[in-house]
Amino acid sequence: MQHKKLTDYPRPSVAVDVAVLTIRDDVLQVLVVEHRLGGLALPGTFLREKEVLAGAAARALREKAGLSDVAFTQLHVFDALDRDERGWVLSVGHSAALAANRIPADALLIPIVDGAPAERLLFDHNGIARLAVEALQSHYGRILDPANLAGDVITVRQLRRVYEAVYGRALMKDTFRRIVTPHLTSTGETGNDFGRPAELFRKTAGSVLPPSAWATFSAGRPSL
Amino acid sequence: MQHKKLTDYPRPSVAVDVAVLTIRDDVLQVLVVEHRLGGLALPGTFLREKEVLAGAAARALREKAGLSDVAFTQLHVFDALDRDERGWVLSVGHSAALAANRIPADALLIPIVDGAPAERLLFDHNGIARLAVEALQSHYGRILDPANLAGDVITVRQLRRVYEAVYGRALMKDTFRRIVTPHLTSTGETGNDFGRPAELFRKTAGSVLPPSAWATFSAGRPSL
DNA sequence: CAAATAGTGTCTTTTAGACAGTATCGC
DNA sequence: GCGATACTGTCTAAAAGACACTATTTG
Repeated sequence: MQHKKLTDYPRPSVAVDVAVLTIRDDVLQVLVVEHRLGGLALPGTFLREKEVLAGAAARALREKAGLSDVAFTQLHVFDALDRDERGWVLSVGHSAALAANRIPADALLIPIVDGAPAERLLFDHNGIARLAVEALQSHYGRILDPANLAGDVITVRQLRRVYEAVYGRALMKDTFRRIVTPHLTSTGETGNDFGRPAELFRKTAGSVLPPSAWATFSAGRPSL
Repeated sequence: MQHKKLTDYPRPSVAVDVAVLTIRDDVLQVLVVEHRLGGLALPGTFLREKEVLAGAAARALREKAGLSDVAFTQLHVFDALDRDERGWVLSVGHSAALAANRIPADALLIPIVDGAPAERLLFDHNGIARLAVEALQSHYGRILDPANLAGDVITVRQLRRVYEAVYGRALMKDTFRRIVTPHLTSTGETGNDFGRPAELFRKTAGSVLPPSAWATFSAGRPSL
């Protein structure tokens, strides 16, 4: 073969960074770690020999944040030549979402305000976190609580609070209930935060919401 | 610093592949090229020293398909270890959309059927093309003909045909007109294909469609 | 004239949005 | 009882879907 061999091509280092989103105090938050260069950053690592991106992402979360068994979505490759002063590094941004009870108590969480982290992170990690929030909103608009942020047995109110945190805006009580109830099955039990006890439901696994649901949740914001 | 240097990490080859979509004969099509390994593939190339992904994508289109001045969107990284038998290669899939008159006459086009190419492509390129179609649909649901597939001066019918090609389904005449007309300005002229001449319009640049528009266009298909 | 398409009007159905009213708890 | 929340029902307004009717061209 008269073509170059693969090894003749220059090859960049490839990093993986993961924006782990969760809900604490009814607010969407992103998990960050102290970076050895000083400052806050998303947990990340370099890709190892013949390692798959999802593997590297899982390893980064295990080593840097003490998390395991996390599901990811790949978001975007950040490839600015000057994004890392140490050299030519591509970073593949990932997104994950976990219920608060799966996050270690000592983890650093930065609140999401207006779709972006409230603090400055290193590198282009603010951008990765923003994309992660958009991806989460998009996912939640199509499937009912796909990351199970609300938990298994819930009231409609609890579920709505999760959606309000994800979309960063108040949702209407009645409309939300109408959208959601067809995908819930009552357990017969009732639970209670305050006031009249609410019916407890279990979500129908992987419920697909109508296309209008996303429009309703993100109304007033034609962007994304 | 007691850490490894960047060059100590193993590094994969990085390829870039681009799914160029266009509309020919009222059907969405994807541009492919003959691959030297035999078979059809998306135009692609390997990333060069300190080259940016968009640069490599532009170069691939120029060298392999004779296209220039094309706007891309990055889609996804394909990282299966066995996706290229020549070695460890990550491929960053990209998407672009161009009006038919910007595509060379001798280009190979494969029709898109049910959101995927009608023929088998090499590697995981069918998957890249599928993602490209989804991205195009999503983009067209938010902005009015953002890739200008319809052309500058158009009738409502021509614009609808473009949308029907993008979504692969018939759209309703009246509803489509209602969604679209607020974002069109009449040129005063009329043109005609057949029958009564239609009013010619110019699109308001970068018109943002209401969130419900996407729901309407993709009705009946809650997936994506 | 017929055939074909453009454009307008309107009716129905659906549904988001809003609100009122009743129910059931803790205190 | 009071405060708070859960649920149900209903009204309105807006928008999608559907259809009819008129208008204007080609052949």
